Amino acid sequence: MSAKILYVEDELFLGKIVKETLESRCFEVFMEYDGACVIDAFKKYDPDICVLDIMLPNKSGFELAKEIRNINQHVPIIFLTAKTQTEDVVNGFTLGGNDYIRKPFSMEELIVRMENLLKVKKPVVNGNDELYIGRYRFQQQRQVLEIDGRQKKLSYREAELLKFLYLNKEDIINRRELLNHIWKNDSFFNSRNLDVYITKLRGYLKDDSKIEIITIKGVGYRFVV
Amino acid sequence: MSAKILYVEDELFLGKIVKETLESRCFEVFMEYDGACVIDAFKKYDPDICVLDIMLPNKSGFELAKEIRNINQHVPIIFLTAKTQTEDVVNGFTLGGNDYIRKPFSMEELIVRMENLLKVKKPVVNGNDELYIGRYRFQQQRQVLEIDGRQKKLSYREAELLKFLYLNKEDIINRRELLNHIWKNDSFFNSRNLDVYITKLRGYLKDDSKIEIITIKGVGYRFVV
DNA sequence: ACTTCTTAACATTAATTAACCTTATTTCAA
DNA sequence: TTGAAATAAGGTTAATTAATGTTAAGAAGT
Repeated sequence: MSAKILYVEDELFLGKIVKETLESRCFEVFMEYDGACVIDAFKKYDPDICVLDIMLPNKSGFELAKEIRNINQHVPIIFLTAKTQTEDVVNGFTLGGNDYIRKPFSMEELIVRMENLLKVKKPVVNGNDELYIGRYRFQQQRQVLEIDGRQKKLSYREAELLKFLYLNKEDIINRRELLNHIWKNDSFFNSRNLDVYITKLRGYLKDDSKIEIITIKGVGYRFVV
Repeated sequence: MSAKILYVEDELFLGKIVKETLESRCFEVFMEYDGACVIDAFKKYDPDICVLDIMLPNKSGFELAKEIRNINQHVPIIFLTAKTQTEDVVNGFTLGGNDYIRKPFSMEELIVRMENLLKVKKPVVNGNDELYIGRYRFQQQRQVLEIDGRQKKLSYREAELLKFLYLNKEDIINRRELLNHIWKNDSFFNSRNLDVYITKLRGYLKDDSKIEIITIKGVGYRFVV
């Protein structure tokens, strides 16, 4: 599996155990102890899932979730907490969380809930190397896009962009999210860069009229097949 | 919302309360008391989500989940149980369950977890992507409005507005509500903006005289087809 | 030399704001 | 109670601004 996890926990001892257990199960764990630097860590590591303790110094897990959702709509978020109040659970989900686990929890339960969330997205890009996008065939490793026997070798960024669009097809994809995922930051120049790459992909994909990259001005794109 | 729920519970008293609460929140609840006839009920009601108690006479919730997954891969399944063993949770997810709630649970938590799963459910591909509005056909994902073979590609805001009007057709729709839904706030300028978009939509929709966007001055609009 | 990525310049389109016009509602004098 | 004037809400069209599309010219790395 080898998914990247951003794990934010201020109880050092607990954190260490959880981290080690997850690593022994082949997860790649990036741990933060303090709410303050989580957003930077998020941008840097671009995790596949976030596990947030709620009670943290400086910022609560809820605040973090809100900030993460500002730059990424899709990444699954799990809250961990000692609180048992229902309103907290409601709060967690309202803020765009995807699951909520009460402490003390068992590692097995955490893992199984993480895998449950990860598999929602993964099925397409994982496993087999080939993606069938409309009438096109795309070989992810070799970055080759193919239709009617004709082949086009894509560059790294072109390929990453195509994969990301396809992975989130039918959904609204924020420019922010896209920029942070592919360029690792969302500066103005990269933003214009993205426009250039979108044009390129549209060019490559124009032989199947069913495929469209729809612009949502001020927001992002929607990839439909 | 009005999602259809298949709820399987053998504790009659608890079941009654849960059913009533869900109904008061506008869910449509089909309840079964016994594992034996759940599959028939599933086929008959075609629910949007299943809530299964695990300890049931005749068949366990796990067995039911397995059988449901045989005929439907996507419908969300939530397990309810008094058991606290981790292995049960693992079991639940392994069998294709999507969430697992321990008894006693609060109704708020159940509802919020249900809503969470309902909204994930893929925004669909074909099928309900198309709206038939009078003589027009509207493809929601592609934002294409079509009549007599002629196509008009709508912008994001135009499309959102049309969808919202159609979704609430025959009803009075508050300007406020509309502004908050599409512009996320109801400032003065956005309010004038809405007027502009209404004019645009009226223009696009004028080829079917049955369709009208009726102004209710000081209140909002009513969309009739 | 070659490809990829970035930056720049100019073109296009969507979204917003402004200006002016029309219609409904209210107000107040006759 | 009626019915013009006043006012406010909305309609329409056009101008403006901001976002994105497109193409091509530089950088940068191999």
